[in-house]
Amino acid sequence: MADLQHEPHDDGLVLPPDTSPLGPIEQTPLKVQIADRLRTAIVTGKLKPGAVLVETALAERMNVSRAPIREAIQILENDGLVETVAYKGRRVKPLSVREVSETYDMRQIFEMRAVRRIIERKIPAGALWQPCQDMERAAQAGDREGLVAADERFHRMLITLADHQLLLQSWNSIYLRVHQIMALRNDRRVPLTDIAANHPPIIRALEEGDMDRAVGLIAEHTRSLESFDPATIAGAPQ
Amino acid sequence: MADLQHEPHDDGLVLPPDTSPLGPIEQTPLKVQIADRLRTAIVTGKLKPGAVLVETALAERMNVSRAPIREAIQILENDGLVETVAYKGRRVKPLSVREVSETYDMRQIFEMRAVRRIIERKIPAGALWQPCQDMERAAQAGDREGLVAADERFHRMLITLADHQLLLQSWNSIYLRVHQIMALRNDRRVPLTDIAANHPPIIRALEEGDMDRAVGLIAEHTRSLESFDPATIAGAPQ
DNA sequence: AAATTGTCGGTTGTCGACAATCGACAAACG
DNA sequence: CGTTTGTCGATTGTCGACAACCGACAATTT
Repeated sequence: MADLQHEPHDDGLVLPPDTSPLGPIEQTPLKVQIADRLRTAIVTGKLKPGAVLVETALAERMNVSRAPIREAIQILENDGLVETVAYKGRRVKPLSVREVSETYDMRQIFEMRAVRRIIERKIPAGALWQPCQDMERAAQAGDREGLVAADERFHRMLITLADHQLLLQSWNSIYLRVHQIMALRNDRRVPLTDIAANHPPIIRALEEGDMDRAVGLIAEHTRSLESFDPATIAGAPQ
Repeated sequence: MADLQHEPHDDGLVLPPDTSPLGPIEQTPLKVQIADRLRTAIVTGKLKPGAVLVETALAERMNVSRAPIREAIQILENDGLVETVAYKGRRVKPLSVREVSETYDMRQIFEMRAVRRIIERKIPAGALWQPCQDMERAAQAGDREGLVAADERFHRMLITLADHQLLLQSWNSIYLRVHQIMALRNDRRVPLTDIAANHPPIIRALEEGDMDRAVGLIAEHTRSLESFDPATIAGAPQ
């Protein structure tokens, strides 16, 4: 497997800690805990695209057998974050320029549909003001992390309001990659206030039931973050 | 696990055969073969919603250990066809009316987006005529299965032309459930010719680059098959 | 030197056995 | 009789060991 990875960034890696509140009592299966930890490590950029996941190594580090590690990795494979080559190895799925673009495109599809449903069904959109205000506050405080978190709450709330389980599920899956992409390109150029300013008009259009304007605004907003530097997300080749 | 299933439709079940062409030579992992067979059984209705999947039983029937069975079932879980309750059991995911509706809604989202992309990028849509003609031939011959197969080829081709890997992947996942739903409600009422007649106008609109008409037609077409009888898809309660 | 073959380390695939957990029922107790 | 407790069967969760497979390199042959 040595030739799947090009730089042995194997050493300094610290996986997210097991943050169980009380310690010995654990009722969620190991595989789920492990999957959560690995997923967090991937979407936060601690495990970069191309990083190799060796079952035996992970098992030894986490003091468990290979079985739960295997299942955890397979869960991540379902999320599309990891790919497996039989008898060769497993690695964090490299991100191509195309995949990044397609990921944002899917996000746009989902959010546009959510907007359509909210207006069609006349669903009250007032719950969106809360994360929107959080964003403004974070923007003024220069709290980039807080802003990103509030932004995600806004978009998740948007999808949730649409009351469409499959849509929410698909959006969640896509948003994992959005997370990962944002973590990899540490892009500090986009002004905070610009992002925050996009949301209030969307809410207003939703509340006024103006379908065309709402859909146009969300389409524009979800397209605005597509640009990125390919070099920052380069994983292993091919 | 006896109380998750209400009728023991365990006996007469015959899983799809292992159709390896030459026999002894097998290079695809067992888990993949098993997953394929089980998936086929589910989407063709041989394994109905609510049917219980017991690892030991399947392992014994297929003459393998529990490990590949486990992984196969987990793959199906990723496809959304199976659900697992830890330490209790696994079963084919019951289909609610809501899920069926949402499934068709997702399909509509995806196909509408495909149509948009094809027109935006001026992609030639001539490849759609082939399955379309197949459908007409099958319709006139009264070959319902052939028509359904050609219909799927038409829609898959539509998505493929859009040249969007994530979209294709998501569509495939959703279409698994469409398959399953169609297999469960053996609805022979919809006239064959009606379905076949829908496609040519769509292709023409695509070739003429008429965005509004094409999107409207595909939206109407993908909505037309939503009605169904809840009783035919009832699985285990809750 | 070039091509073929053999061998080896590394990784996942598969296996059989045991532990953990849950639900239901029986048993004991008030 | 009602409630609690214990036990049991069923099922998945986890484990350690071995087999299958791939890639690369050395050994051998021509």
